Amino acid sequence: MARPKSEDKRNAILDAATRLFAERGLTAAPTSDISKQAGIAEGTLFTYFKTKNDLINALYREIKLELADAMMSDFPRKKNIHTRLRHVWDRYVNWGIANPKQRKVLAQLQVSGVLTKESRDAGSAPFVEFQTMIRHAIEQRVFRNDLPVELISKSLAALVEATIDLTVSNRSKAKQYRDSGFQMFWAAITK
Amino acid sequence: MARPKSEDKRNAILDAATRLFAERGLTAAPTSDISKQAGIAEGTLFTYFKTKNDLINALYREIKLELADAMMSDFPRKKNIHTRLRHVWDRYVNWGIANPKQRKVLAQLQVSGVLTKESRDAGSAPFVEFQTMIRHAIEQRVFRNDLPVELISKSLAALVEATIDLTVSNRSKAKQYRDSGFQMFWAAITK
DNA sequence: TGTATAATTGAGTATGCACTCGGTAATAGA
DNA sequence: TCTATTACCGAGTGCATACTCAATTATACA
Repeated sequence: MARPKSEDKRNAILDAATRLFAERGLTAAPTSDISKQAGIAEGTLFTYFKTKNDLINALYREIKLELADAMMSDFPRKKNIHTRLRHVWDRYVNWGIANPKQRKVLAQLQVSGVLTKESRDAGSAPFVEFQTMIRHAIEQRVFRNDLPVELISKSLAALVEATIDLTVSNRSKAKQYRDSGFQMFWAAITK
Repeated sequence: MARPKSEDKRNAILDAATRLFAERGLTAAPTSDISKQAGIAEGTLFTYFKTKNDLINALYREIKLELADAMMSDFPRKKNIHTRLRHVWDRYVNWGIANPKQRKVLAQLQVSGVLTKESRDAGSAPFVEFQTMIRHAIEQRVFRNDLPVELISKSLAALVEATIDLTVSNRSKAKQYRDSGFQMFWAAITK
């Protein structure tokens, strides 16, 4: 029996933080501005997140979850590995193009040193199915069997990021970049 | 006729900044601490760099220059493209492993939004010879000719970074990762 | 409808930090 | 050696900002 917290307000805070972090950077975006953008009083922000650091860590998890959802929804579990990888590839690229702010914030968070180990772990949890898929593919000799799993998944992420960067600076070639990028990736990992 | 600035002090400031930025992040490293680490008074820092932002931009150029030096020294201009690329690859990977702090700082700077356009341009200037090499290779049909130059150079950087990350977390497999990484890259770009 | 509980507010506080400035020390050139 | 110039010093200043708190408001439940 009390007054409940509002999911809407929480989301408004996270949205405002995303916008401001993307535009100005983590530390140049004060909590006063975030609150203002979110349409709440500054004090209220601290009932939803104990500290600014908590807010940052929560935002990280949220964005990673969104990305995982985008990548894995409608995942064609029954199709062959090439189709499944291509699905993940396309979804990832499209998400990056459609969510430049989230992507920018993520890039900042990953190198900023403010994330707790718990957040990092929570952030990678939604991607276990993807990791498993790669492990199986290696065992079934679809891929070159001398490549470490981590190198493959890191390479996918690295090549996707390169592809998105390029696409953002030249939207008209989106399709070409997405195709070429995947072909490069596929050539890199198969025999 | 006056007292000259000391190159040593300037370097001491840049070194101290590198260490502190890598350990704590750009904004969590106050100028007071940087000065202390550099063995000078705080005021002196501001005779070498007008603002903290100037210091950050100067540091960015410095590190990029170091990296370019490492990559392009002893560059085998007369050898074939495979050998030249492999040279660049190995040098880049080795530099990253040997200079984790510089690498971490670079990663932060590139996404932080504090770099001026001039600094970005100055930072990429030392790499023109590398870009030219790739352009030539495409024209000579050594690579798949449907790949944009930028995708190739970005992919190299992306795969090197992935390779370094892995190596840092498992030093004993350094050689294997470096070889596998390059093989992936080569397979990705050639027909 | 009444009440206990918790959300909400925003002015206030304490801290930290980039940068300044008046005084001092060093050095290049005369 | 003298002097003009500039590096060097570090206490001080003003501003920005994360977080608090006392007063107020909303709401779940009896």
